[in-house]
Amino acid sequence: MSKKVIRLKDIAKLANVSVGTVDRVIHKRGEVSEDSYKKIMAIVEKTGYTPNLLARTLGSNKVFRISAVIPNPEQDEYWKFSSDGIAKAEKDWVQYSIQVKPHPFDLYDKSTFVKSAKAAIKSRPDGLLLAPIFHNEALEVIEMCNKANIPYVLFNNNLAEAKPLTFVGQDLYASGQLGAELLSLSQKESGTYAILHIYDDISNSTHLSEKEKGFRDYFKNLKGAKNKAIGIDLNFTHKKTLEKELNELLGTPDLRGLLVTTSKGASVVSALLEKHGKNGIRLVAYDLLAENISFLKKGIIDFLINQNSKQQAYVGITHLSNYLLFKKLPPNSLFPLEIITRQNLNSYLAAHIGE
Amino acid sequence: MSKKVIRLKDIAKLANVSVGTVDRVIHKRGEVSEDSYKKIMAIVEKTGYTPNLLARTLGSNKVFRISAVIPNPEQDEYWKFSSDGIAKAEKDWVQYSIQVKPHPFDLYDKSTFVKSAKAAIKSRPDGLLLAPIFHNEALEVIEMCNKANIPYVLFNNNLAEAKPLTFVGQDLYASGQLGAELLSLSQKESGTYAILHIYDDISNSTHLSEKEKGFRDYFKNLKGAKNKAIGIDLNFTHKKTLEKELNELLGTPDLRGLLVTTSKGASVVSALLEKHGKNGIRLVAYDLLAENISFLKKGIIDFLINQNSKQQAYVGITHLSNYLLFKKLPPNSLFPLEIITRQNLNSYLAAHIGE
DNA sequence: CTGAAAGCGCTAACAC
DNA sequence: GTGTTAGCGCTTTCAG
Repeated sequence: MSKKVIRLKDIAKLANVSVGTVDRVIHKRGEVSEDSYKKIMAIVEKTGYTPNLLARTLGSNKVFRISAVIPNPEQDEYWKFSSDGIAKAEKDWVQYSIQVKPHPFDLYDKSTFVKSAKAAIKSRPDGLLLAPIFHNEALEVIEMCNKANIPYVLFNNNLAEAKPLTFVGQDLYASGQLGAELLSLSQKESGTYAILHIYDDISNSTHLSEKEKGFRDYFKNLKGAKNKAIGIDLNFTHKKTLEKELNELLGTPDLRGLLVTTSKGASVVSALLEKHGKNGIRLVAYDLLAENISFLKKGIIDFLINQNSKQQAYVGITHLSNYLLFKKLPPNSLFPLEIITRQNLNSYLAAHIGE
Repeated sequence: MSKKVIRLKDIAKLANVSVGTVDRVIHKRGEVSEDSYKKIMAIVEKTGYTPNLLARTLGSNKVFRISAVIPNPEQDEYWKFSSDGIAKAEKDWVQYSIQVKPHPFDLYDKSTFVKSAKAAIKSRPDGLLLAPIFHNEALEVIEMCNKANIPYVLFNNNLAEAKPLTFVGQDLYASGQLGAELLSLSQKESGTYAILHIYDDISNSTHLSEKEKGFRDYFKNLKGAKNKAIGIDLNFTHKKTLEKELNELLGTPDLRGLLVTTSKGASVVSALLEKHGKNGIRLVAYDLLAENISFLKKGIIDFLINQNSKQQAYVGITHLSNYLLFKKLPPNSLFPLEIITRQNLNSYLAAHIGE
């Protein structure tokens, strides 16, 4: 009845070898005869052996170092959450002798991204957590990881060209579809729906266009309605121009809804929409940022889609840790698309407190 | 740079005693002279000694046993998820010598609840995970835990009278409010909204009335609309009567929405509503059960509120394990109220696969 | 009361 | 190639 946990010693006995030999094959350190290797592996498989993590980390005095290349948390609330998630993960794993070192970069400056990543890689960490928000530069960095043989995990957005240990984040196409659904939900009449990308540097942000594809496809496939879906790219730097264009958009007679894909953009649009008057124009934005929450409470924003950047970062570190300690390949971690309204907002905020 | 971590051995040397003696005072096991005690305590304070938990659990060969008192997973898909969560948690913790023993009871029979709980307590576990779905009986059980000095964690629903290590679950009042919001969202005209409790034994289910309170308060506080909120308790055992009453309800001329609080009830109501014709009657139910998912996809159910019973159970065991191994008091774990629509459904299903 | 010593399961250095 | 063994930091006998 009491399932006996099997140990290295047990395997050794079963295979008629010493623990040293078993340890060698477990860690693929080589220097083992073909014969023993096979015999031991077979027993390991059959018994479903799992190493005792406590004993392992206690026995080996090795400490694993993980570098995290993420935007400067001071610059942006969204990335502050990521940073918190990393801190929390480190706290959880420090007892297993995992160290995490953040390498922040300037969210609006590609060159610092490359610089931070280079510094991170130069320190020869055992693993890397990377937010590849600059597409071309990220490809460079990944190439360097491959060369240096450093395993890495991507989070926030994926890179089709990369083959990371795993990707942690959301399906952005589905996210765009969800945004469209939330905008059109129970709308009695058809009309115009817009997806807005308001960014400093749009050229590199391929991940936003994934959302747009989902958004457009949703309306394309919507039966029995002739809606118009439009996508608009706006630049954040010229605030005057930005506001003018937005006000024009808000003037569209049959405008039904807006999906704002960037965090900074949401507050601008919200403020303008508030001034302009809701007039039944629905607004959907992303993430539980302070300003977004405030506009949600006021009823200017109707829904938020939560991307849970804190948890993403946390899971990223956890996967890396598990890989380093257990050599366990992490599963792909697609996150759910969380819908936030006024009524379930508090439940999410409370959940974050209890971690 | 590398702050030297101080060990038992270090303290022993500083105090001119043996590690055995230090260990005795650390654990207040007595049998130590006043003199040594003071000397050692002083050093412990001064150095800020923290025991190495890995070594601690490895050294003491103690096996911790946790009992889980939950409904029979065969009876109900919702509780099957809980059971899965417990299994997963056990798998994660077994290597740290944590054992979990389920004590299932009949979901529809209070007496078996008490019986299972008694058996669980009699086996003198080191901790207990309890789903207190029968109010009065649960109070009894908790009293027994207190007497036997067994720490316990509640999940699924809370008990105001209890003081568990922690509660893992959702705010049911907020849940009722959310249900109400989802039903009335964008409804152009006011009308009747009903919350339905379809259960075998309604008398004891105080947690359902929490939802109802939230539901009613939402409509009470809704400005500029004169809606009628009604609560209906129905018995599942007489299917004929049940269907008759439901059909009557569906005939209500200005019926706008239905919130079904129990999992079994949802499928009955959905089927009837499908036959009757949606006619703009909105339907909100709970949890990602197979039938609910199917009705959501068909558009009969508009929203599901996910309670994530698997994760609840998992977290419950994890908290208990952390407490037993590391003496870490768990935080209160309120879960977010997850909103599921057709568009984000897959993202939740996918997330569950990668766990 | 106190110290010595044998583990806990695993790692890694070192013989053979 | 393989076995042996000394730790990792703490717990827990067991003498004295």
